[in-house]
Amino acid sequence: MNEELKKAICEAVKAQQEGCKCDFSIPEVELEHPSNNKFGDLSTNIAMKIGKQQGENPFTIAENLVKQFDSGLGQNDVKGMIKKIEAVKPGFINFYLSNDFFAANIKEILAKKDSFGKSDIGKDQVVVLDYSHPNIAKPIGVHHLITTLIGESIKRTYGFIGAKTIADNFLGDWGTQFGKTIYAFKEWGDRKEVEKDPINELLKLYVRFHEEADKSPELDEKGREEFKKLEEGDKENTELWKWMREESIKELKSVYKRLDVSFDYYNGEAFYNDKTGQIIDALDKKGILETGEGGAKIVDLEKDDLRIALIQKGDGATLYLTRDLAAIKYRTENFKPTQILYVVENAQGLHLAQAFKIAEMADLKNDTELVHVKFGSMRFPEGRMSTRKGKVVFLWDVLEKAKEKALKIVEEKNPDLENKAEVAEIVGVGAVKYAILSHNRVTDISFTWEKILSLDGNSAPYLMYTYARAKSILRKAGEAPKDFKIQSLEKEEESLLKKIYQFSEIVEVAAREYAPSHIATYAYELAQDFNTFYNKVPVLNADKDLKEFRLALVSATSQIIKNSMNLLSIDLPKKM
RNA sequence: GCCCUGGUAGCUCAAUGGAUAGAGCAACAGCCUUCUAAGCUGUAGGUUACUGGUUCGAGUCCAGUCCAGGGCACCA
Repeated sequence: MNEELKKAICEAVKAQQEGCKCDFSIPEVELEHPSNNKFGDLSTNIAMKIGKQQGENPFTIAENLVKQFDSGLGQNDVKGMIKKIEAVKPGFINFYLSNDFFAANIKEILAKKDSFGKSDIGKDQVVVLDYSHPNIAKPIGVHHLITTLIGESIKRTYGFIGAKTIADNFLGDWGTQFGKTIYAFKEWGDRKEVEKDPINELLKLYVRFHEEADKSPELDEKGREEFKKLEEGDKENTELWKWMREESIKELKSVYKRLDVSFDYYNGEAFYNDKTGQIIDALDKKGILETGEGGAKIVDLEKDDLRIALIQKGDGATLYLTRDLAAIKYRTENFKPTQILYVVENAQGLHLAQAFKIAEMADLKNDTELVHVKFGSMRFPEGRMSTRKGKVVFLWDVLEKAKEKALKIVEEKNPDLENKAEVAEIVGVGAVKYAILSHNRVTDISFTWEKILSLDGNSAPYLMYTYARAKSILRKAGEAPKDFKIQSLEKEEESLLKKIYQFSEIVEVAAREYAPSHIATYAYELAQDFNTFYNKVPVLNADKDLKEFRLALVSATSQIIKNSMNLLSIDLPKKM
């Protein structure tokens, strides 16, 4: 719709241009949805742009363009979709969509169902997504939800617009931390204890290591030594590491299953360990590798305001950055992506900027666009989370509590529901996911139990409830009629129609800005409009013609809520 | 010191440079003999941190100041 209208506006401007024989470049046509209904459904500021360029009164230009439209519109695709066009005060041109347009939109939704809103605007893109990337040998914390859920949602959204997506989980399965855990295990660990509850026991050891290291700093050196041995292929350490990794992945996969998140690859840091040598060679060949303090290998990026990047430690061990560079090279060569998206917290901005810069300097990335999709950190109101200090909330616990709380409410509100536990799982987990996904990605999230477990107001259960109400009407009505006519509209119906047709645009915006929160906000507004409609406008008791239209409207609304929630990977119960 | 993010109602947060800055929570007043009250309607709550600039138009862009969080060589 928007593209067609933009084209039509362009044509009108051209006609105008010829009419007055003036020569000016045509500015890009922008369309927006005015916040106030009295300014129509779509609005363009083109007349103000031209007015500025030509030094003419924008309102006059707008009026002329409207005349142009009234005479010339018939020739193109927009015919019938627009009910009214008007020029307004400073120079806006406002378009009012016709009931035929809305009706066609509803019919399309009912026909395409789950596929409605899909497009091919991303068909030329191959997008590698790097998200979740938890550390193994530690339980996954709530704060991992941000990267995990945003990544999953971006993946789904890009798939929806026709791009090829590759989800690659860059597990934190390599690095000095394993030296520390291995040291701690050898020193204080007990194999049988660990086998009973692997992740939690390993975490305890890791936390203890840091406690002891605070008292005797020489422990850090021990940790580094153990890691060095691991990197050199020491048999005992390799065996321990493999075991820790396996146990961790087992547990991780059960969390991902519960969250409905999936990956195409689990190429963790260890995967790139034998690929770091060629990176160091490549940097050396390019002449950008220098030797720094203590024999460490560095790349000096001071002139780009990116400090000094450490490529190899003084003892020869590699670093996260080196493995990240190896990953850029590997992914570029194997997946030939148009872009690699790193869903990584804000605090790693410098690290990634260094990686991107070096990849460019050393020709490791071809034409691939490297994007840091940054997000704010999750903090307690009183300060930051820290796994090593034991100041974390584990994700599994949050999901359990959410489910528990949801179950209590289900029992209270709807004691006759047959599958209460199942619904409670959907409601609880969905609420947690929505709390993260509806939040603007860039700003910090302050963690409170109250907020993450919130089940009313702007929350997933609100959307689920709305969906369940709509489904309930449809069940009672039997099959939804395929044909209907729109005669006059109640204002609640109008608001709904106007919200519904914007779905595809929102998907595009969410994809372009890597921001699932736009979809969440949109779905919430849609649900609000539906609930208002639900309370004021009878459906099942309406006269036949009206009833058919309203059923179609209810059906379309529930479909759009479902499609939105699919993109957020949030499940919906049919009853609650 | 340098660099990166933020600062919007009491709290938590929305708002593709656009017209009267919106929700939720909390508070108050209403609405269940009609399709699920996990809902709906209404009231109250704002100098968008501050100062200047660009623009027909700024919460949004630019500069400076203040505040908060983060980063800056052997962690990831």
